[in-house]
Amino acid sequence: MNFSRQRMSILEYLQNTTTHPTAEEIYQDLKQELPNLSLATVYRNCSKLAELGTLIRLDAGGKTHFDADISDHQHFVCSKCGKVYDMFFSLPKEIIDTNLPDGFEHENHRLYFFGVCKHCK
Amino acid sequence: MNFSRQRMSILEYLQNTTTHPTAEEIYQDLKQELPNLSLATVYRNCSKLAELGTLIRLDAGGKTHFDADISDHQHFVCSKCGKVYDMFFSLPKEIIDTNLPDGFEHENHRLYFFGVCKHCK
DNA sequence: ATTGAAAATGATAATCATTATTGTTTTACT
DNA sequence: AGTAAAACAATAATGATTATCATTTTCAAT
Repeated sequence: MNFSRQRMSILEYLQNTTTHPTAEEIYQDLKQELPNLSLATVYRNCSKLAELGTLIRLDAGGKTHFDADISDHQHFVCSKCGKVYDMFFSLPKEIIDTNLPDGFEHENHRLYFFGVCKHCK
Repeated sequence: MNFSRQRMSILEYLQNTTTHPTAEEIYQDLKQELPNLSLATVYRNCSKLAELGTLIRLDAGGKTHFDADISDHQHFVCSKCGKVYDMFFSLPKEIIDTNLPDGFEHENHRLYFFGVCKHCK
């Protein structure tokens, strides 16, 4: 895999934010430093980086959000403003072990909390 | 809210399955007993029933799946075949209470496990 | 530094799931 | 039976994402 300027910028952008942007948001922001960036390039790179495990893909609401923090943590999605917040804790391993059906192979998981965030109340 | 034949059929269909079908799947199956059912009707009714809390909406992969079991349970999504399985356990309340940020209001949550199911291994 | 093959890009068309529109039909009451 | 609200079918429109394709960039080997 080659590391183009665009791919680097997208990755750096995600590593320097905690807002879990969508492809469109990444595109809008990066267009300022890379004026002829294409939205398709953002989608392509985010998908590729997610495949490689460099990014996490969050399918909480309608749109896909991307997160460069690949540590085991969870998310809160505000049903008013749509913002996605980090929640830094892990699901206890025993909960997984105890409840995983026989013969099923667990790779990872996503836990989404829904509700109203502090700022929307 | 009126209870049309279509709405009843959709709800009954979901109550008699554990496969968490998508709107398209519901539509394909019900077309046999309701030959001129419209896909839009399936979407409209599933959305309405989800609003009312009669159904649960599952946004795991790309498409939305519907589940008429509204008890607190979790889901396993097979990354090979895409099937969605039930996992009947609750997230311990203390995990929520302990980790919910101050000022945030928790309404509900969804926990998705990803991996390979028994049949795809 | 130059080259050449593989990878990536920008622009845009295409796809796919979902939602909106519109004119007609059902439903639930009176 | 009559009526207004709700729901319907058919289909167009939308919005997010993916595919296509001709051109450009990257990078390792010369």
